[in-house]
Amino acid sequence: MKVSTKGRYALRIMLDLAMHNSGELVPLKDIARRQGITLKYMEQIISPLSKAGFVQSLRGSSGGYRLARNPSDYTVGSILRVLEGPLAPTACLETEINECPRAESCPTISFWNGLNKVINDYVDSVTLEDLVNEETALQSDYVI
Amino acid sequence: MKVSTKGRYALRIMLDLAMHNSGELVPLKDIARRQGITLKYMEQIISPLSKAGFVQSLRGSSGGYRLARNPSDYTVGSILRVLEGPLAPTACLETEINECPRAESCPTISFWNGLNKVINDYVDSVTLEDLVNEETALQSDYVI
DNA sequence: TACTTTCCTAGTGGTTTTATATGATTATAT
DNA sequence: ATATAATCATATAAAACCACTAGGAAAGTA
Repeated sequence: MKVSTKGRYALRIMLDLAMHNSGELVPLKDIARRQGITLKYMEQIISPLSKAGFVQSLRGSSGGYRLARNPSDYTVGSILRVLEGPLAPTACLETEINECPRAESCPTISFWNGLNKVINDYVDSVTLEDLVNEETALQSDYVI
Repeated sequence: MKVSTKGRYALRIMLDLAMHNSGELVPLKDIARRQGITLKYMEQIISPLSKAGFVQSLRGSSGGYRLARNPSDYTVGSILRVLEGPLAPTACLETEINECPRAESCPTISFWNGLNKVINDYVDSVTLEDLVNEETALQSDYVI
């Protein structure tokens, strides 16, 4: 029942971009330095986010990444799903293909359905903007 | 973010015992047959449940297992945790040893804490008795 | 004793995770 | 044009984890 590092790092990358959301492009090298993750590993993580249209990119000198939308338009769940796939606690809930042949008579499936719902409802109730506000508060606490 | 087969099978074993909760000992062989899981694999799953005091056992002919308490006294969460360990979505929430050095300044930890809470609150809100009632209802539906 | 059932330990093939490394491609600045 | 700086694509690999399989010891019953 663990979220993988890819999912966690994706969230940190997106939050880093949200904290530097001036419209300027942010080179991945800078994010890597701030977050303490190697550039090469980050490339693997941001690539699916780029393909999913979550970030805009520009190559070349003074290139980099920036958010494609407002921080409030990203739920944490939507970010995690790009890297993790469905956040379902069992495979039988993921797709119809994976559906268990005994689903109709399964006495535990409604339990798993309920768990699936509370997980997804929660991760979709928090946006990147919420995390930005939290980080801003943390930083001002630090100054005090 | 998946619950392993051990956790899912543990739940099915406990539910099977709850459905046959007459006080009689139930041989694992019978559960294995009903659930379509090999005996040898089930032994590995019920062993931690036995050591945790969740089931009582007796060896030898006409031996077997039975629940140690009433079905209403087991939350699904308590059963899953025996096989899965803590149901925390990140390692840093599991133990103080795993705590991240940057926990104090981490802008995502409160998000993960919230996810941890909704997961554990939910799994502890459902008991084995609830699943027994569900299965009984399913079976009577089937008869109709 | 013969049989049944739990209990204990070890091994194994496969997949996933978590990276690291190398290099190619593309775009910008000068 | 050239150098620079970034994205993009693959390949590799150690380590951990998963999902079993297997053999036999111990303990209880008939």
